Amino acid sequence: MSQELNERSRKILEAIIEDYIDSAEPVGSRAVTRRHQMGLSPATVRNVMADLEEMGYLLAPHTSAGRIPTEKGYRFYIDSLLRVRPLTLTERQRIEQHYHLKGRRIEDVLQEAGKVLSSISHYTGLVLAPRFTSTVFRQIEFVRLSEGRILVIFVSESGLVQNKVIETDERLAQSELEQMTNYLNLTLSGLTISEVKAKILEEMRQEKALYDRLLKKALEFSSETFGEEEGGQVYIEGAVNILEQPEFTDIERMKRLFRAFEQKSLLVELLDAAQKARGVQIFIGSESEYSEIEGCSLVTAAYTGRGGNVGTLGVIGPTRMPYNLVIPIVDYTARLVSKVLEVDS
Amino acid sequence: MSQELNERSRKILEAIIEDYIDSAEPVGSRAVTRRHQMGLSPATVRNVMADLEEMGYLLAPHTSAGRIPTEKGYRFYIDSLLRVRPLTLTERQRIEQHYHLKGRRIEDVLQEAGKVLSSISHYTGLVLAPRFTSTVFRQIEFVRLSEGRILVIFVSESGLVQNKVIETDERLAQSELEQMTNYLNLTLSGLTISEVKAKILEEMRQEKALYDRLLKKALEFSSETFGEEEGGQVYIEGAVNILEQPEFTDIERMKRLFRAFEQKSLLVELLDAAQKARGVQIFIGSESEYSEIEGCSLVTAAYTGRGGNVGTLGVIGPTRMPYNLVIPIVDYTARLVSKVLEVDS
DNA sequence: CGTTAGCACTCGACAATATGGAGTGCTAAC
DNA sequence: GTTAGCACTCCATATTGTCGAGTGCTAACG
Repeated sequence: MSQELNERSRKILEAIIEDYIDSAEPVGSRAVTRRHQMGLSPATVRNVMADLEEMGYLLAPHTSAGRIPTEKGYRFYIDSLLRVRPLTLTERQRIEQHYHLKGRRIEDVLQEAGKVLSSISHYTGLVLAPRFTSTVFRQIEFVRLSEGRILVIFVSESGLVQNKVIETDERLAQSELEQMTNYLNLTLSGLTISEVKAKILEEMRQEKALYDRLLKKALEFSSETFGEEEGGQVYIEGAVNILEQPEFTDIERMKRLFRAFEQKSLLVELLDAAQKARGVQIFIGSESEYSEIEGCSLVTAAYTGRGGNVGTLGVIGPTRMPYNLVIPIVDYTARLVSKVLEVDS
Repeated sequence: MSQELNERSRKILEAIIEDYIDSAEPVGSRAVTRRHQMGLSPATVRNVMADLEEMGYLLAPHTSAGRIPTEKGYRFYIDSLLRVRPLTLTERQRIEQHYHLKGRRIEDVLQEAGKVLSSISHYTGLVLAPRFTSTVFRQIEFVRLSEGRILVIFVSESGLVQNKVIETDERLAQSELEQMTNYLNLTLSGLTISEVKAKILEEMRQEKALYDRLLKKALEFSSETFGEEEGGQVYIEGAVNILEQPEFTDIERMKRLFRAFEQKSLLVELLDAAQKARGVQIFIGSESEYSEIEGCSLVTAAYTGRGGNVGTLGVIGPTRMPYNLVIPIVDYTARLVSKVLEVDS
């Protein structure tokens, strides 16, 4: 049964999937022969289609409708049939022009990337910001906010700024804070956050009977600052775009998806998983056990900073998606963002 | 024609509006007499309803349906009929419990406020963050990112952190940056941003033939930093909540609203306008000429910081909204946020 | 033996039609 | 001024019929 597909079946499967991507409607045998003249009669195509259905690549919504691809069908299409179309010059330019602005903060670059992805693909753009822990320490500042509340500002090598409020009983003058700042900046500069954590722990252990109150406090503070794992920040841009797709006339489905957007954690997980890989990756809806994004696909690519892959960006849309267009868009954007980040740091 | 409404008409109008808020369906004369026994027959109520329709408070979607309130009806209801129900103790506690966490950044407090607003009201929570310009300067820091790119970090009195990248041809050592920092922190501390701007301009003019290169550079930088008006940051929480409302089964309408959410500028405008007022304000949909939020209402209240009203928060939902519940929620949240911010600073 | 024409059949989409119920406005009586 | 009664309107819903697209099967064909 599950033998290889011969050339003809593959051609027909490809035709059906591409027609379906275009039209969002079940594709009949007739339509296949008409739009892609391949010297076959509808009847023959029907036979092949029946086989493809048997093998699980296609699915008929009801007896007398055409066929639509199953996820297995899409998967096969993506892995074996798809030929991506390289971007034209104007397309590349259209993407590029958004990155020429000077003096951009990283956050702005990432958000802009999301917007561009969404506006060019007509789906929803996703960008997972670099993990706090994967960045390199550059500078720390303490600002006394009020009695017992101190604002910690932390700048990474690449210019990401994080801040956090910590509380303390101790009364510290601004000048004392400055001393602490100097000490920490000297000690920690150039380390990754993971290394920073380790270093702090080590210092704290080593100097158990800490003679210097300020030093002790400084270590405590930074321990508190770097202790918690930040849940990755994710930019979701153009969420409404996706609603233009006919699959989202189903309101319930739409709500599920938007709940997932609002919660973010699911997307973070998916994007995080995709970060390890090289090149463009494609998740198909329920391959990922999350019912919220049923019927959707993610096309993602990691972008690089100083320390290899630091974040992920991509597009989410219906599984019925022109992958041959979206893939190069995502790919190119990832390269572009990588370039911008690398130049910056 | 447009004479005063007598007691009876007002009672009936109130009953209709409240029933409609409950049911989201046109209210008939029968229903009014049944649910609020007021010693009148349906026929009499019908007569009154006809009058109310004539006067523009009600509207019949079609010949043989009940009546629904017009915007004029809602407006009258809100201004003259509504009695808000004070929050119960448990409700207050339910709101409060989200603000007990220590060591919160302002951004977190505001976002949390939005979430609470949305989850308690079942609509969408909105919070307009304090305007950059309305905050008080506390501290500035420069961090050299790379050749010619400098990260400026600015902390307001209340602990808001903003950052920005500026570019320069000049090569500046970190030590020089520190000098600049000291100078600016000394000069500008305690001023509002508007005052900071003025001050910088003045200094620049006064010391036209600036002897000190660094000082000049410092002023230039801060001028660049504070020059641009930041578009107010707005938190939109629980946008999906609003979709549970029956008025948003209309997909087109929903899309319009979500586009407005995505764009934010419209909301910023509305919230900004509401910031001047004291107490709870209510905008009714098309009173505001923006078709995107047609059929929606905003219930807002300004919250205060050090300098009077610094931001606005509220709820957006369908005009058919239980104002008597939502108003105290918004009111109480605004007070709470104000308290948190004032304590902090 | 693979391919194709022909045909009966299935099913959804859509329009036309009927039915019921909720609610109204009007009129006449109280 | 209030109310019962009644004819009327209109929507919502279900029912039915029709049309077209598409299928699977079978038999014929090269």
